[in-house]
Amino acid sequence: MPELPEVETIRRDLADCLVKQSFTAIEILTAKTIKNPAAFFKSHLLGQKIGAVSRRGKLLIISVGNQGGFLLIHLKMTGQLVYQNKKTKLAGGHSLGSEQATALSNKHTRVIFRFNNGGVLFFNDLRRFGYLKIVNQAELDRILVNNYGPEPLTKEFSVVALKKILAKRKTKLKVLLLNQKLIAGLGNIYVDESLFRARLHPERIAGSLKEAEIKKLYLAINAVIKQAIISRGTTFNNYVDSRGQKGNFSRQLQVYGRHRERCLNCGGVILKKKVAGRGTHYCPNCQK
DNA sequence: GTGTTTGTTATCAA
DNA sequence: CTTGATAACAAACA
Repeated sequence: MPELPEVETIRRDLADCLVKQSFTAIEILTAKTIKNPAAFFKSHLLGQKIGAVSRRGKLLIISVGNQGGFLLIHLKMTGQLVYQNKKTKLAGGHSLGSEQATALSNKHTRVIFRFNNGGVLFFNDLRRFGYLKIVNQAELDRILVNNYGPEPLTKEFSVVALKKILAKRKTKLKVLLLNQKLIAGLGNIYVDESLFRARLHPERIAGSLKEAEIKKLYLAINAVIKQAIISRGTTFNNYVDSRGQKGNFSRQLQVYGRHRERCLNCGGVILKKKVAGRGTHYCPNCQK
């Protein structure tokens, strides 16, 4: 379940591998994964060079060519982007790469990109929620303006900004924090973790928070996201980074996935209940 | 066969 | 117009 820290980990790794590389071949194995006509998609990438690899919330943005084109990639729940270096030729004509390739690609591989340095990028997606789409500058601007609030860890996300986001809203904290238009990048795992660290109940009405609580929530979100990026994200089910490796933040989770386990703060019991249709973990004793 | 998993959007209501 | 609530999508697993 890639959220901001997982997508940022992938972004950093792909930037190292892909910047200045050109597309030499594209295989589309699942048509509906691509949100453009296949011919359009291929013709706008083949032979083109990759510029920057950036991110907004959970959306990856890869600039392509010099005509203002962008390849957008959203992993949704089970998307993976796995990169394989140029195959190493062995004596006898066998290549070391082919065995690796079968490990990196699988029956859920939807798209394969090849690059002029011999590198290969696999887009795998078990549940087929993820998508790839080519857009121009105007379309990209519209998407970013309409769909994404401030990013944690940036100056746009301040205590004052959070206070305005929360003000007068009658929705529950859990729901508000999952809304990408209000704050970009949080998903189910990091919302539960942030609320636990801020000692706030997921069903608190957003507009009811006091100044001190707003500040605690602000600090908790930033601390959780920052540490999760350092740990290269969380693997709960499906997530792997661009090297096919799991994230290390799983070991630092304090509430997510700990239903009926002991609260690390008070020793009570962690509960799990549905809030707005999402599995929500919290300590009823610590979080008010 | 049933319930559960989640990021995002569509849809409807107020 | 804004806000809120809910269902729907997709596929695998216990």
